[in-house]
Amino acid sequence: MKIGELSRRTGVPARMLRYYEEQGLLSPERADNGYRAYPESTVDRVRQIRGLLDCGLTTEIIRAILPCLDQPEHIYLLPENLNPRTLELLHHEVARIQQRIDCLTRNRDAVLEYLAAAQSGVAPCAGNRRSGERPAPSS
Amino acid sequence: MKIGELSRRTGVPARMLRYYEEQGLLSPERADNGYRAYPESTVDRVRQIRGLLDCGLTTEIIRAILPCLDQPEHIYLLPENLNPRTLELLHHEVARIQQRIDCLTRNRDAVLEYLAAAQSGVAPCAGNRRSGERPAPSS
DNA sequence: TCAGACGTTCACATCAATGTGATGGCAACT
DNA sequence: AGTTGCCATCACATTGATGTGAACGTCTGA
Repeated sequence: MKIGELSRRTGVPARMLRYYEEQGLLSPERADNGYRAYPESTVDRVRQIRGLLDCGLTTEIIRAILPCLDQPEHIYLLPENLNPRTLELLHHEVARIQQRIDCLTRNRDAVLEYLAAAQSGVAPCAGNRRSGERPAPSS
Repeated sequence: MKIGELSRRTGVPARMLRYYEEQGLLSPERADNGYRAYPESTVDRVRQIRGLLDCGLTTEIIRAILPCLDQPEHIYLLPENLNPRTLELLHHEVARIQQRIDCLTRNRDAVLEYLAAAQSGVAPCAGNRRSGERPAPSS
């Protein structure tokens, strides 16, 4: 698949696909004429990348965790993905991802609570707010 | 509280506190000499902002959801926070936050699975991978 | 009163993720 | 052959969140 088709199928501008390659997130083969040649699986991989970017992860972090996510099974545990430094880094990233999840969850709930109150027409004033409920300390 | 103390107590550079103000996330009073004067509550508010920024939300989105999170209760449901456009926007933001949570959760689990396999020394090759398990379609 | 710490604004720099345009090669079709 | 469309690289612009420094006012303690 050439870059145009990949772009159409993923909705990601060709410019960005070249950028992801520059960042080490994609490694297409090259045809004789120099055109990039992507395998089918790249469609999923690009979606993966987009999802993570949209969550606020950087290309650097994504580069680190990609091997965990989309390698064909038989090269899952290549030695170079297994040294203690890398494992440490991945554990660390999992922790950071978890923090994001927690923060987002708290704030989602806070907004939902607000919306519920607004729609019920009942202002959540001091009187009907249970004591434990502080507005979602974020970090 | 002046900007220096707020900065020390939150760990956020004074430069950034001024920036958040420019973005409408903070609105300190001014003393006679022109110095910014923050109330105690700003410490929490700044932590809130930082948490959300670290989750990948923009100052624009944060500005939209802040009224839900940290207003003193008696001004919770001001009319200007209640028009249908705003409610719509908030519902939309909740949906987007949920998407992020889902994406991060899927990918966290995928990395964890990988780490578990790596540490047990068992490569998750085609044979021991249950059929439903695809590597976390992100978006 | 002077120094030094802290505050102000303004402006320019950086970094990552993108947009956009210039310039040119390759391919397919008329 | 010429046109059209896709591809290539290179380069500069932009946006959002930051860093950094200049130039200047304010407070405070020796």
